[in-house]
Amino acid sequence: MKSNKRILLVEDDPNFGRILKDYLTINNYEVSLAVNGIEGFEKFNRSDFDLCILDIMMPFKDGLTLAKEIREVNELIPLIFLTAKNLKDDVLKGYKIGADDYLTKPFDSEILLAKIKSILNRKPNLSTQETDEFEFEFGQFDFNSKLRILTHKEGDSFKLSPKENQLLKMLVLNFDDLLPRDIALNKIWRDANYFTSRSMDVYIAKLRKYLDKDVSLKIINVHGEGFRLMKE
Amino acid sequence: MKSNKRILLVEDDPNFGRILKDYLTINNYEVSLAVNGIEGFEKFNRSDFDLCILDIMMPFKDGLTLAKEIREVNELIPLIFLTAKNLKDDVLKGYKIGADDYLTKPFDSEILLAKIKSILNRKPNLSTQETDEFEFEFGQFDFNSKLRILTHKEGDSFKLSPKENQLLKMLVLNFDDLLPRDIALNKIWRDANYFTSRSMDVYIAKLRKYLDKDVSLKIINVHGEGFRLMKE
DNA sequence: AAATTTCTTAATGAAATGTTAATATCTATT
DNA sequence: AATAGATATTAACATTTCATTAAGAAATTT
Repeated sequence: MKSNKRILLVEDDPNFGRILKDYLTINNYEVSLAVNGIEGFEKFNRSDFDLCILDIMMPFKDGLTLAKEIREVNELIPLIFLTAKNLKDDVLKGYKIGADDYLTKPFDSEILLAKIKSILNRKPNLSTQETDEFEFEFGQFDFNSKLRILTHKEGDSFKLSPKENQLLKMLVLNFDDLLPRDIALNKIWRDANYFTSRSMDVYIAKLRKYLDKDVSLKIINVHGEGFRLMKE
Repeated sequence: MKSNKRILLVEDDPNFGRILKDYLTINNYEVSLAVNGIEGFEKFNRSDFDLCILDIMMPFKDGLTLAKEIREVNELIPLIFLTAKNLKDDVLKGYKIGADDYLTKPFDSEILLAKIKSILNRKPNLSTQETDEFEFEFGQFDFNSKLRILTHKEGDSFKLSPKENQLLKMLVLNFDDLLPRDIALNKIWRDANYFTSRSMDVYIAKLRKYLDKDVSLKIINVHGEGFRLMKE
């Protein structure tokens, strides 16, 4: 199963945080752990999460304050609060900010998991690729990056593998311009080293084979820099 | 100001039910009270509600069974369960059916109110899957998803099982477009894991067998992404 | 010419999917 | 509660897709 959901967990108790993170990781979530509200907000801004789990009682910046800041930036992301005691006031404040749920510590981990699933299942991916462009036209080709199909106007059409697809999309988005090698590597392969670089070369070769159908299109190499998809 | 939300409350304890109904009424909800699962289901079918609150422990027909029946008719309406004891198993079953939340009796009425607000205020889903339509035409088929009948225009017709029916409906609603695996799994199977995924593959095979009657229709796989129902 | 980078094909193993059959679960009726 | 029939899940095995790595040739830079 791919497309793991990403969870931001903000919890000041390092032991508990660690255990919870591991538990969620085992259950196929990608978890980022922050140990206080300040770090939590920084992490939140640095990448895309699908859900936040916030401890309320924390030093420096408590969970409610953090939640308010997060809501200012993103009004849709689901929030789950953890409260040490069953502090009714905190719970009510949480809901006012727009919490989706809260749990009183100690809580049952299976139930947390059920809640997470329930919440994530009812939120369709608004933020993901749905909104992104996925239909392109270049040379004699139509390219649908959602269906991963590259169609030559004379009739031939190719099914692209995920990596072929991503790479072609980046090339097309930078049409006639340089696509730096390390940019593509970090985005598609999540790492830039000798091996991923070799792998990328293999994929460039594959794409070239497809593009042969239109002799005016070329992927040229800029030695030591990257590649450039161009016409003529 | 007549946009009051309508709540179906199913609770067998008449005293408690009465009190809760009054409390919600005071807070501007229009509440319909049923004293058991059977009456609850009748009331549900007779009018449109925005939310259901179901007691789990009830004579004749318990809350979980009722929830299942409601879900068959309406897959979107939010469900909140009330459990007398904190029966973990019941809670987990509830989430599996598609509960939005649960509360353990005795609970704080203000918190219930906050939960209700939180659930009802949730941004409405704008997914393509939401529709009341139940009659479709595609290829050489007529498909009635309410009666679960797929009819080939030459005469053959198939009775579909609930899961076959749901899956075909989602494919048809996304005709010629990708139906992402995760979306279908979370909607139909309420969970996305290895086993539900295999189960879905089995159902795709079944549907393909039906669709064989029209050779121009195909369900093709987009490796790692999902399926696409298309013509030609 | 030596070193580095790129090009291309092919081999490998892992993961996802296709399909049928065997169990398990559910539901309605006796 | 017992049974049959429908439905759903799991198992098993086949097939396909895919990413990576290796390996040698070619191109580019120094």
